Amino acid sequence: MTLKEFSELLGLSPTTVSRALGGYPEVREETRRRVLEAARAHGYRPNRRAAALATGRAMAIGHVIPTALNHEMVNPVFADFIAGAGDVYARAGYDMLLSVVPDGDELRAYRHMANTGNVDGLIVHGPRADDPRLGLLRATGLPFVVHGRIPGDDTDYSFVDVDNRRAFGRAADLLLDLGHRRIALLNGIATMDFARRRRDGVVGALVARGIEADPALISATEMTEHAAHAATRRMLDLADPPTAFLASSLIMGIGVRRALGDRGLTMGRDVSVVIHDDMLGYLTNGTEVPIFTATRSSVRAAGRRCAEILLARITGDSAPPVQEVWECELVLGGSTGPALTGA
Amino acid sequence: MTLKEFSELLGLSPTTVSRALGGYPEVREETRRRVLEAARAHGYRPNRRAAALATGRAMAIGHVIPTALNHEMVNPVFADFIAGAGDVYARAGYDMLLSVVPDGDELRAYRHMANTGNVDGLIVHGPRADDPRLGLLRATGLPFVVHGRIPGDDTDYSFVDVDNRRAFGRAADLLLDLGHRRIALLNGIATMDFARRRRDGVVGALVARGIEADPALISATEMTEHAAHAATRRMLDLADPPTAFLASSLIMGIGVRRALGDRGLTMGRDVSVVIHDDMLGYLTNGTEVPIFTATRSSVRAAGRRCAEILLARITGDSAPPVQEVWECELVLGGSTGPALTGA
DNA sequence: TGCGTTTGTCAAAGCGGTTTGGAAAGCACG
DNA sequence: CGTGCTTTCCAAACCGCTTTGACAAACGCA
Repeated sequence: MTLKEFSELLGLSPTTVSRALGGYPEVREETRRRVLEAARAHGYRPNRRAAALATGRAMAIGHVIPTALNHEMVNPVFADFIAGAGDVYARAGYDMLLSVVPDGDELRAYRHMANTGNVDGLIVHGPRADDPRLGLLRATGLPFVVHGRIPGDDTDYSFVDVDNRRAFGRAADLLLDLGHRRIALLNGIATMDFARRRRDGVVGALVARGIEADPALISATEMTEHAAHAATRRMLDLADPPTAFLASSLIMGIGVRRALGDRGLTMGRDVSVVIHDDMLGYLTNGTEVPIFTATRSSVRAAGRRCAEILLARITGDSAPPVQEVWECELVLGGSTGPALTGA
Repeated sequence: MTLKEFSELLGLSPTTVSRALGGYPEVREETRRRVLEAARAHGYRPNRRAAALATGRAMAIGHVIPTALNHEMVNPVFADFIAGAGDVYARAGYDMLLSVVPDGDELRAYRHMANTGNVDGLIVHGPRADDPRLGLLRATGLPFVVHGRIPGDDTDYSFVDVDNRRAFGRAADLLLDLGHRRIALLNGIATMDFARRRRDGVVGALVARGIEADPALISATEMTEHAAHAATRRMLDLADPPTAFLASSLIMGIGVRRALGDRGLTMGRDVSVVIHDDMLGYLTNGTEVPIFTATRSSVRAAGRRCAEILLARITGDSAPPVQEVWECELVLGGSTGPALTGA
């Protein structure tokens, strides 16, 4: 059913019908009611593509989500982030365009979205050191919001990030207060901005107490259960093994727990573990009592907020960029305890 | 840069340029080369919206992913499924349109996609008993492929499913062969088609050996770590607790393992556990030796296959529906062992 | 050389909406 | 009754591309 057909059906011109549906003031209230009713009755909905072409607005937001080149891994937090953002889009009548591409093709995907004009804005995921995407997007003029931050460039773009440095600094402080001195960090891949900040936070906390960070106790891997398990085993085999672990995600924490179990060690008694909890819907860190002591911040909420900011930038007039750094909560669970002095 | 501008730049008509780019045979080879080169040099890309409007093809596939009404949960397997499908789309030049909606608004989302014509086809996720979506989609005439099956209706639509019934039947058989008689099933929500089939598989295997399925040993919940943990604890508290658990996902298996740990029980020795492994990228079930004994089938591969079938149906002429039921692998890991007769 | 066929290119008509610039109708006023 | 304002609606242009039908140029053949 096209607008033309539909308007003929009503005995009105396409113009009037379009205006009635669009909420413009130039139509009589009664006419509008009649049109709206008929639209509902006949199931008429304007064709998005045509409307997009005519208005220049695509009514869609693009997300480019990279899959690691080798193991085809999709970061599990994307699912929750996207759920949050998608909810906001849906309410505002926007669609979400997803592009899943291998790491190397990312730029091409962004360029594609920018050129073909089927999105009004973009969310940038997983910023890295020397991220080339920012320059590209600035050049296109397309509005965008970054989830995270570009290292060394906090100037003129919008972002939502958690205070990773502070969160991991606090987590390390907690472990230090409990008497731990050999503290391991199971981090994400080193080039990722959040991983760098987390590392800085931990190293900073250690240094503040006059403890030198031991490179052997810092691993930077994919954030999988398996990688965490392997790293934990390796570190436990050291001559002077760590008494505490900081894991960059709940999934990594599970890997740590499994490795401890392999060795007959009990988490929270023999070895302490602190994780960062993204509050994923399907992997909650306990209900009343947290399983893991954790720094936490909802990635779904971040998705929602990024979407809001982006939509505001698209529709609103050129406001200054919005930059939010969220503080993490620090929750105490059963996975931490005082360092065993005898060990 | 529009086609008109671009063609003026070249001193050709829009028609010729369009044809040169589109690969039509009516242009001289030399002209085509010149056009392609200029397009690359000036970064010209046809506007998708306009092309879509003109051709009637949207060059996009829609996915509606529901979030549970209460706890806002996004099924983690979506991420991997979408990664697989997205890869196929990208290669074929299709975009992926995602709609994240609350369970109740699902139908509206499908109708929306069908009416506004910004997708050429749809993937249906998580079919349930009496699923109303099938009827709706049939009515719209939009091509679609179901991931899973609609209960009691295997007639005229395309789907890709794993043989859930057989997989869980085999898993139960394995446990029975090991001497287990009290076998628990931690299943997904009862209305989901896959959950029903899995249940049937387990119950069937038990009945075949003259064992009555104990309703107390079957739980049907969200497939979260937490739900599995809670259900396991509850069952372990029974007067006659299970000696083996069948869990519907790796994440649930982790919940079982944690509950066993709480009780000081060792998985594979005191209690056996078999899971279904979707082979998610970030949650591998061990590397060489599987952690859990598992039935397994890659959900990413399923995503890929669904996408292929859908694209074939969209572009190709009306072929008969493609219906694939995949056999699961059964891999033996460290989580299963003979039933302790003394217990 | 003349005529029918390709071959390469183009003008113009859509695709299904939105939006601009009027026009007709209705009303008040002198 | 003519004039000036609103209000309500409409015709037509436009968004950027694809595609049909036509046309000039080049070609083959008698």
